[in-house]
Amino acid sequence: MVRQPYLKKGTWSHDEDQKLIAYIRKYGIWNWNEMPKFAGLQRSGKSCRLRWMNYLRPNIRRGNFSREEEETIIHLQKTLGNRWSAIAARLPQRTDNDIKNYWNTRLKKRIMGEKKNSSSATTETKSSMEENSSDADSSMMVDILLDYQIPTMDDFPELAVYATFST
DNA sequence: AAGCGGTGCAACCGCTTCTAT
DNA sequence: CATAGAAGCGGTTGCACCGCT
Repeated sequence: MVRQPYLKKGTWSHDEDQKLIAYIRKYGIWNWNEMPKFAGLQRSGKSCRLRWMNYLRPNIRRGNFSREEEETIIHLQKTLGNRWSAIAARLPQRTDNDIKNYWNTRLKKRIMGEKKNSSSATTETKSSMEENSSDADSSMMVDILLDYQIPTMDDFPELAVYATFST
């Protein structure tokens, strides 16, 4: 039995963030399992990867989701299901974890509430709602989203320093 | 001011998929 | 083709924070 070295868990400190950023800037991403050792971090590769992908990576937008983003998430969740990474691929600068959290904590509740309301609503209200979100509209929306060109590093020249090791 | 409950988010866990040999 | 290791993914949990009483 090989004793596992002590691996820290829980919230990342500023110092750990800096170490990971500095290491990736210098050497890029080559092997998540080996990297933490060399970066001087007592973290699992998984933990480093998650931290980088969801928080430290450049081009990440955090906080308030716009109305458009909300609608996009709702539409895509409807058509793709809980495939958060696929949904995230259509929402530039948002991470799958962020989208998942946003869905679970806010949108799901809202959708549930709307469903309850619509099931008790008059048929008139229902039909007007259906006009607004017909299947045709939904599939058109999805087509548009699927055609969306995900920005590349070329779109962010000021971040060229990261270009050698993105994704 | 203190206690409490609800909320949101960061991070972990376990499983699946991908890739290299 | 089989296998092992790495990477990716989605569900879930734990905790910090905030507002209310």
